[in-house]
Amino acid sequence: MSNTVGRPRLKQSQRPSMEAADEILDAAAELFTTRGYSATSTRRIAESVGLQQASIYHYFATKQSILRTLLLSTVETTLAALPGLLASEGHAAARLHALARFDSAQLLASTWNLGALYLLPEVRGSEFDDFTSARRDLRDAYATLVDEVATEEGLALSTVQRELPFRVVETVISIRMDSDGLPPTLSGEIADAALRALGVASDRWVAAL
Amino acid sequence: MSNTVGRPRLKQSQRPSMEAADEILDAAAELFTTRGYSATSTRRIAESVGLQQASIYHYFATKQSILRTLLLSTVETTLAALPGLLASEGHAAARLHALARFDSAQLLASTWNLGALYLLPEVRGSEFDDFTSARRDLRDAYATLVDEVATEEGLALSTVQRELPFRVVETVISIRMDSDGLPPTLSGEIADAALRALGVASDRWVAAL
DNA sequence: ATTATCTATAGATCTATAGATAATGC
DNA sequence: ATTATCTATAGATCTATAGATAATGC
Repeated sequence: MSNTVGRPRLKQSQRPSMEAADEILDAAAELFTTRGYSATSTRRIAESVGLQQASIYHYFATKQSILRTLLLSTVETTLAALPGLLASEGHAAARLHALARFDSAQLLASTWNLGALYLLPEVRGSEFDDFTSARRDLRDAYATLVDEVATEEGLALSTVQRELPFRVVETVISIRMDSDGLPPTLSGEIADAALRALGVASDRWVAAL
Repeated sequence: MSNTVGRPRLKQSQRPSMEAADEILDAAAELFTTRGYSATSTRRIAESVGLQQASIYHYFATKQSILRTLLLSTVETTLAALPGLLASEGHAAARLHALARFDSAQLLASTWNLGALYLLPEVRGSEFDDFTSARRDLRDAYATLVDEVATEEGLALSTVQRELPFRVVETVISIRMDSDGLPPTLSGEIADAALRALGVASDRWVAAL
């Protein structure tokens, strides 16, 4: 079979019109979110893209680095939008609502359910510390806003209640896991629910929309 | 080394005072919830119990059957309690609150965060269909109760809102994943939040406690 | 010379089976 | 005879590296 060696154009991409590295990321996103990280072999990813297993390593040094790239890409956008969202005028409730809305829209926007990557047990290992800390920053931003809301509204919140808005937004991940075909209004409803979890009435945020 | 073969009592259990099968389940529960299913080898489970890798197969035919056993054990209790919870008198809101409280208490009670097993991508495979359908039964019970509440309170709920109480209870899983040392009152607060997500005031359920 | 691909493979797993050994209980 | 354990191993992976080949761009 000496006539099938080495030509770049053998590939016959399954996911055309993308750079190879992006095709690999896209295939890995699908497989990692639906089958898991350890259960997905580099061979399976390559096959999905139309490459040989070893060719993956031209673009990524390790399998881990593929997952790391995907993880960081998901927090990037929201973390970049954060200063703007925190700076806005008016009620803290309106800012919290805006953050929850932006964040849940983000979780809904990706082709694959990338939020599900956060739930992969492998991600809790120290190899992904940079992602874990970026995500903790986001969680802290929620907590800070929640405290502002509590002060403004005169609420006494428990440790658990302080966590709830962030967790309610995360709910989008499991909702996506269990159903296909999502209502497009979801991010607004989730943001409402995130505030309702604190017992804050809607007239505190509707003005800001 | 012919003097170290075959004696039952070589084992030197790391988890004494349990039947071997239970020790295996306990070790697997810890490893599956913290490292994942595919990432956990039968060798690692055996080591954790103080057995040789192959000895696991005296108790479980396959690695999958270990996970299946764990999964079914988690829905069992709540599903058994369901008829009783649904039958009680009074407001539907009180029944929904009671279910949410029972369910979240269940998720909090286990030594290991067994709810995290639901989130393992491997569980979505058809090998675990019996578990998946048992869990859908639970989800349906929530949906039915939510509809009763909506009727009683005259609420018009969207598809997403109908899901929220169930999802808010699931929130316990990710809260447990991120923190050690949980407040014991959590299940009550979660149940409150599950109803608040629907916008139902507390005087609809406090009587039932 | 660099880039994108390929084939081949080393070395390290991993699951499950086969078959031996010893203790226990009839 | 049954139960609980062990050792050894088959066969199937899986990740990553080495080194070849061809196209592209200087």
